[in-house]
Amino acid sequence: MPEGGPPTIVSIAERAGVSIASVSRVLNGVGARPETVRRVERAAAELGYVPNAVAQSLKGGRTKQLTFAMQDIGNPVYVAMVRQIQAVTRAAGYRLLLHSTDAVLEEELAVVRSLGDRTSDGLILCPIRITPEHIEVLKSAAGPVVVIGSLPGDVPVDAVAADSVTGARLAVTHLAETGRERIAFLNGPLDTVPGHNRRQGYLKALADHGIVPEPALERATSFGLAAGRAAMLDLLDSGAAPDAVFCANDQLALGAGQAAHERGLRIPEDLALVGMDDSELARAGWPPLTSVDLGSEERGRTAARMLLERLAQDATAARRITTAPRLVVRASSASRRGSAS
Amino acid sequence: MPEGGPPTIVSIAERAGVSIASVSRVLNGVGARPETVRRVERAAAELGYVPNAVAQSLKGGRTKQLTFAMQDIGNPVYVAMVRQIQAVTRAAGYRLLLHSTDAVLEEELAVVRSLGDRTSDGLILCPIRITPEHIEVLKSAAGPVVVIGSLPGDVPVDAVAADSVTGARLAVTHLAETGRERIAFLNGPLDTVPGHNRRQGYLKALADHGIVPEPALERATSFGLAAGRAAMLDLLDSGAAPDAVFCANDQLALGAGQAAHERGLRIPEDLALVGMDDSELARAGWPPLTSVDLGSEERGRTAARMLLERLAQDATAARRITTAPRLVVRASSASRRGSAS
DNA sequence: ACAGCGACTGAAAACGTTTACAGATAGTGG
DNA sequence: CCACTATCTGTAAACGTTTTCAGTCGCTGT
Repeated sequence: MPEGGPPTIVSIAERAGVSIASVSRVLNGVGARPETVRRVERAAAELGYVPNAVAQSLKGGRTKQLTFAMQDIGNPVYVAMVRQIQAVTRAAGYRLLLHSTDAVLEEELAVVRSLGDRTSDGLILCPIRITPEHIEVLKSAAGPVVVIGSLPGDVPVDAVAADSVTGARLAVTHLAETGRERIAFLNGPLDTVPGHNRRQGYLKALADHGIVPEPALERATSFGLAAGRAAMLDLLDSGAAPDAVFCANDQLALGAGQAAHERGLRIPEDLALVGMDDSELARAGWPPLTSVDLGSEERGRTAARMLLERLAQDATAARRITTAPRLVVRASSASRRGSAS
Repeated sequence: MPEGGPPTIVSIAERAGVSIASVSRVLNGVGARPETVRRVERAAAELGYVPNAVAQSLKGGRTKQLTFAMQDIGNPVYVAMVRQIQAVTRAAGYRLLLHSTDAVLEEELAVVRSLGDRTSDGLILCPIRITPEHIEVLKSAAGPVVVIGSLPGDVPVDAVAADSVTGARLAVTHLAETGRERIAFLNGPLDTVPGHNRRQGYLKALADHGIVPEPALERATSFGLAAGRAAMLDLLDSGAAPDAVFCANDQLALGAGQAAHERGLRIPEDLALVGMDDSELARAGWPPLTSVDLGSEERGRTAARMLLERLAQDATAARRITTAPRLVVRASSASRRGSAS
C-alpha cells in the first residue's frame, strides 16, 4: 500500500523513474519520448492519479470556477437563470458556485468583495436594489463581474437588463384592449428596481388608454405567493371591484388567483389575471397564466457568455444589453366575450 | 501604485517591515507584540489585502467547498434541497458547488471521481438510478459522500432516503378511503428507484383495499409536466374512466390536472388528484394539490449535516436515515359527497 | 551579574503543480 | 570523427499561504 495521502506527481515520478517535470509534461501532452510517455501513463493509471486542482489553480492563477449570486434560489426566475448559466459555463469547463444572498445588502457586497480571495474567476450578480455601496464595490471589484439588472451608465461593469417597463406596459395594454376597465396592480416592494419599473409601465399603459389610475386598485407587498394571496383578498374585500389584475410576477399572480377562487370569482370570466416572468409556474396551473416573458433564460445565457468573453480578453469597454419582453397570452386573460353573462 | 498583481502576504511584510511569518500570525490572531500587530494591520488595510483562498486550500488540504449534484435544478424537489443544504453548509463556512448531471450515468460517476481533484471537501449526490458502477465508484471515493436516495446496506457511504413506498401507499389509501374506486396511476420511468417504489406503494394500497389493479389505469412516462398532460389525455381518451389519479410527482399531477380540465372534468368533483413531493407547485395552483411530503427539505438538511459531521471526524460507520412521509390533504382530493350530482 | 525563562520573531520548509533554463542525449551532415 | 542541432530530460524556482524550528530579546529571581 503506497500510503501517505493521495498519489501526486511525485509518487508517479518515483514509480516511473523519471522527474516530476517529465510527469507533468506527459500529463499535459507536451513532447516526450514514447518510452517515457508509456512509463508515466502506466504509473499514473496504476496509482489512480487525479491532478490536484487546487495546486493547479495556485500555479495557474485561475480556478475554473464562476460564482452566481442571487437572492433566493426558490424563485423560479433564478432557477431558469441558473440552468442557462450552468449550461454555458459547464461547456467552457467552468464549475459553478451558487450563492444565495437572501437579498441582504451586506451579503451582496460581500460576494463582490470575495472575488478578492480568488476563489472564483468571475461573478454573475443579480442585485435587487442598486445602492451607492454597490456601485462603489463594483468599481473596485477584484475580477470580472456581470450584473443581471440595470446599472448606471458610468459603472465600468457589464450588465444585461430586462425591460420591465415595456413588459408591464405590454401586459396592461393587452388587458385594456381586451375590454378590461378596472385593472388592478399587485406589485412587489416599491423601492426595488423591478417594483419601481413595473409600476411605471403599468401607469404608462393606463395613460395610453385614457384610464385614470386608482390608488385603491394598487397594492405593494413582497414578491411571493402568500403575499399575493393576502393582498388580493384585501383588495377584493375592500370593494375595489377590479375586472383584471396585473401582477408584478408569477408568484404574486398565482396567489392572487387563489384569492379570487376563494371569493368565488371565475378566471378569466369575472377576472382576468396576468403575471410576469413567464416562469414554469405560469404553465403549471389552471387556467394557464398569461405572463410576460422578460427573458430570464436569455439573460442568464447572455450574462454567462459575456463573463466568459471577459475572461478571455479583458480589454473591451463595459457593455449594456437589454432583452426584449414578450407577452405570452394564455387562458387566464381570455376575453370575456362569449362566456360572461 | 504598488502594481504587480493583488497584494500578498509578502507585500504586507515589506510595507510593515516584518517577516511574512509575523504577518500570517497577526492575520490569524496568534500572539504578537502590540506594535507588530498595529503595523501589520495597518499595512494590510492600506493595501486592501484579501487572503488568497487557493493558497490557503493548498496548504490546509481543505477547500471549504462542498458539491451538490442532482439531475436537474429545474425540479422543485432539488430546489428545496439546495436551499436547505445551502443554509446548513453556509452556516459552517462552506461554499456550495452545484452540478447538474442531466441524469446521465457517466456524469454522475464523473462527479464522484472528481472528488479526487480536491476541488471540494465533500459531496452530496442525488442519483436517480443506482447501478453497479455507482457502487463501485462510491466505494473508492476520494472523499466523504452522502447519497440522497436508497443504497444497499454494504456500501460504506452515508445515505438519507425517502420512504416513497409508504408515501405512495398513504396517498392511494387516502383516495380509497374517501370513496374513490377507479384510481389511476401516472408514474415516471419504471427503471428508476422512485418509479419502482412508488408503484409498489400504489399496488400495496390497492391490495389493502381489495381493489384489483387494472393495467389500463396505469401509465409510465417521464417525470414532467408535459409528460403528465400527454399521458393523462391518453388515459382519459382511452375510456378507462378513472375517478382519481395518483401521480408520482407534483409536476405529473399538474400536467394531469390540465388534461382533466381540457376534457371538461372538474377537480375534485369528477376526478380527485394527488401528487407527490409536496413541492411549492402543490400550493401554487387551483385547486391546491393534495400531495405527499417525502421530506425533501429534511433530507437536504440532514444530508448536509451528515456530511459536515463526516468532515469533522471520519471514524464512524456508514449511517442510513429514512425520512417519514406525510400526506398533505388539500382541495384537489376533497370527497365528492355534497358537491357531486 | 548571570542562569533561566517566556514571549516574540524570522528563516525555511512544505502543500502539488507548471515552467524556464540548462544539461544531456541522440541524430544529422560534412 | 567531429561539430552542430533537435529533442528530450532534470533541477529549481515559482504560485501564496501556514507552521515548525531555532533563535533573539528582555525580564525575573537569586
